[in-house]
Order: sequence, then C-alpha cells, then structure tokens
Amino acid sequence: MSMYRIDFNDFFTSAFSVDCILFGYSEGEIKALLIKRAMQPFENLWAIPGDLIYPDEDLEQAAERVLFELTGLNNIAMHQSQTFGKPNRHPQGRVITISYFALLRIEDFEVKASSWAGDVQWVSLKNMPDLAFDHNHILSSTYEMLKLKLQNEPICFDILPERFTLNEFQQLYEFAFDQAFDKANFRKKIKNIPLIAHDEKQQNVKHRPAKLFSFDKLSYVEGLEQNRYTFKM
Amino acid sequence: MSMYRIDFNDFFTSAFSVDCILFGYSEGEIKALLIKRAMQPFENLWAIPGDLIYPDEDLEQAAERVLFELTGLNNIAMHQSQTFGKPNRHPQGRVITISYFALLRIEDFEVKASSWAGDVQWVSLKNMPDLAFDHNHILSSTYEMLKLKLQNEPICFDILPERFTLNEFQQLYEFAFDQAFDKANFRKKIKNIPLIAHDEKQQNVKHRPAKLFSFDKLSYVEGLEQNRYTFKM
DNA sequence: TTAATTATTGTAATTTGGACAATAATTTAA
DNA sequence: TTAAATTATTGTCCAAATTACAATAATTAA
Repeated sequence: MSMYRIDFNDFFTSAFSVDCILFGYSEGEIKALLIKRAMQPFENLWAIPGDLIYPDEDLEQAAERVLFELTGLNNIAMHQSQTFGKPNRHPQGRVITISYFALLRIEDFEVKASSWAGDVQWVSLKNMPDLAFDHNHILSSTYEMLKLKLQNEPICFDILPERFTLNEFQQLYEFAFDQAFDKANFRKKIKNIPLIAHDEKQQNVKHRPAKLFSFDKLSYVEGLEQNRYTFKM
Repeated sequence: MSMYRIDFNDFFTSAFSVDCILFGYSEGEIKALLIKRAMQPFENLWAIPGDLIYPDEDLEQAAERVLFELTGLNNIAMHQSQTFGKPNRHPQGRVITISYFALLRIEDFEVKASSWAGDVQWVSLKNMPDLAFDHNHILSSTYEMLKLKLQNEPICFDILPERFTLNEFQQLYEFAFDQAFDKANFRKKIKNIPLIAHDEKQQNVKHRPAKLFSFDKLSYVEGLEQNRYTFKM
C-alpha cells in the first residue's frame, strides 16, 4: 500500500473547520440561521455559517468566534455535534469539519452580515433548500442530535423567550418532534421541572391570556448536584 | 488580531487522527483494549489505539483500518463519538482527533501487536491507569457516549454473542450502568425488542440451562421503517 | 351581558414499573 | 433412583405514571 510511504509531515496538510448550526424558534417553527456564500466555492448558495479553525485555536473557541461575528452574541453554550470528513467534501483541499450547534432567542439580537456572508436568513427546517457542500447532511444529523439533547437536557430554555407560556413550551416540543401532545398531560409531564410562575400575563391576545413562566436554573442545578433530579422529556 | 494575517495555505498545516476505543465484555466487566506505546511521544505509556488519517482516507475507513490492524476484524460497525482538539494536546503539532468506538466479542479474535503497539491488553474500566495524551478524558467521555447509545440504539447485540441468554443480555446492562436489575422486570422491559427464540439451550452449566436467543434485526429494521418502534432501554 | 376562545385543573381508566413469590427444568450428590 | 441445590421462567399484587377526555376559569369581543 502506497500509504506507508508518505512522510510524517505529509500528514500535516489538512485543515479543519467548524460549522455552526444556529437554531432559533419563532412563529411556532424551528429555524436555522443560514448565510448566502459571497465567495467561491458554492458562491451564492445558502450554507451553514462556518469557518476554518486557526492553527492555534481551540475548537469551541472557533465555534464561538463564528457565532459572535454573525450575531454579536457572547457566552452562548455551543454543543458539539458530529464530525464530517469525506475526502472530497471540500473542493479546495482536505477539510474536515466539526459541527456545533446552539439554541438562540431570535429576538435577542440582530444578525450582521460579514465578510463571508453576503446575506443572512432564518430558514425553517421544514422548508430547506439545497445547501452548499454536504451541508444538508450536516444539518439533518445535527437536528437529530438536537432532538436527543432536547430530551435529556434543559436546552429548550436557551431558545424559548426568557418568559414563556406553557403553550409556547409545549409547541416547541411539538414542532421539534413533529407530533401533538395533550395539553393537560404535557403539564403533568413537566411538573418536576423547576419553573418560576410570574404574576405577569401574556399581552395582546384575543382571549384569556396565559400566565408567564421562566426556568428556575438555580433550583435545577441544585437538584442535579443533590442527585434529586434528572431532566427527562 | 494576528489571525487575520495568515495565508489560506497556512490553514493546511494540521493533521487528524482517529482514536478507537474498543470495548469488550468478559468476566463480568467492561474492558477497553489499550496498547503500550512503542514510540515517542509518551513511549511506554498505555494509550488508546489510534493513528493519523491518511490525506485521502475517509474517517470511518481510518477507524476500521486501526481496528483491523489490531484485531484482524472486519465489518464491525464503528460509532463516532466526539472530537478533541485542544491546540496543545499533541506535542508534535496540531492534531485533532476523532474518537470512534466499537463493541467487540473478546472471544472472537486474538489481538495482534503491530508496529505502533508494543503490548496490547484488555483493561477494565474500573481500573484504568494514567494514559498518554488526553486519553483518560477521551475514554471517559466515550464511555458516556456508549451508555447513551446503549439506551437508544440496539448496539448491545454487537457485543453479545450471536446467540445469548436473557441473563447475559441483562448482565451487560448491569455492568455498563453499574446497577442490578430485577430479572422478571428486565424481561418485561425488553418484551418489545424483536428476539428469535431458538430451541437450542445453554451448554455445560451446572443447573437448568437457559434458552438461547438472537436479535431479529430484520423485524427491528422493519419496525423502525414503519414507525411502529423505537428502541428504548 | 353573553358568546367565543383559550387556559387551567380534574378524574377515571389504562398501562407500566417494581418488589417479590411461585413454579419449572436441570445437575449433582446421596 | 431420588432428593437437594441451583438457576430459569412466569405470575401476581400494588404503586406510579400515562392517556383520554371532561369540567371549570378567565379573558376578549360584540
């Protein structure tokens, strides 16, 4: 096999990138933030925002940099999803990409176009066009990872408004898993999750307004530490 | 920031590796196959077997190559776990490593030493020494991934003998999760998993022999496709 | 004031899960 | 040949969780 004849230094000819799938939630739909590529390859195609990782940069750091350049947001937890490395996935060389995702509150920031992003847009997962590279594949497997985490970690509260109604909470899961739940039963299921009930109510609705809740992160962490609690949906 | 002054080609100065955590099960314990490094860096330390990925090689292909060189085994599903890339994790350059794992039947093969593996040994997870690189970290997070997948995918049948008793099945979960289950209740829990009951019985035991079962993969896949089924332990 | 609409809570039936007991099949030793 | 020992397998009871569906409450709009 020819592979045994290559020099040690010949291995150091690859690049890494991160691809950041930013999930948001609005109008009852889960959306991903996509960019329209302003440069070759795949110029003018929609793509997952990402960038090459600098030689001295940590993976998470790179993911957070991409997020920051696009949204100005800091201090958002990025979750590693999977790594994609088919030899020919990038036309300009061997680039292995590590996908990260985060859940964002769309209303908390304004997206900024950047050098590599001519146009930026929230696109519903139910209505996804053909994307650059292997990005359709990356997006759909990261969505599977998202669903797994939605069932095992309280990341739903990263994407819900800070104060939300129980219906909004329920609809997020209904959309993510594409199935309807019974209202009363959903409320029973979540009765262990520590929520703070506020006096405040929903505004500007044409019917009885719902009470607003927020996630009681302190109690949650305390419950975890004392082993009294495991999040499960 | 200096990072903006580097040339496109300067990105192509990194290398990838795969690290393959091979889990086996014997004497009632989950073990990982480790090698004693025969070369620098970390010469003589125990490590997870792994290798650099060739420039034209797919990730899974590389993982399967490492597995094959060590065990002679082919056609074993390798599962991607996580990717580790701290800038200084490898003393000889920027090497990002992608961890894969597989569940093996220890009795099905004999490990072979190879060029990079002076000594090879099955080591119980309960009794792990200090390993080379960041391999203790990689091993423990891959073990968490293993447990996650054991709960959500039928990978347990990769590690069980082709025909197994219900007790062997149960013991695997008991050791992986380090807790005992009630026999009768375990059998109720698995009653949805499609198993083929054989006429054959356990041999050479000093008591009533148990019936042998095998996993009915066909029915399982069919159930998945028709949305009648989700594996859950 | 009332109809319409959605929020919230309750109830009863069914299913699941956990603890434990009973029975069955086989080997071994008397 | 038989009884004791050992483990496999199945069943039962009770508590807890899940499901389907009904009842009541609060608000808006006419």
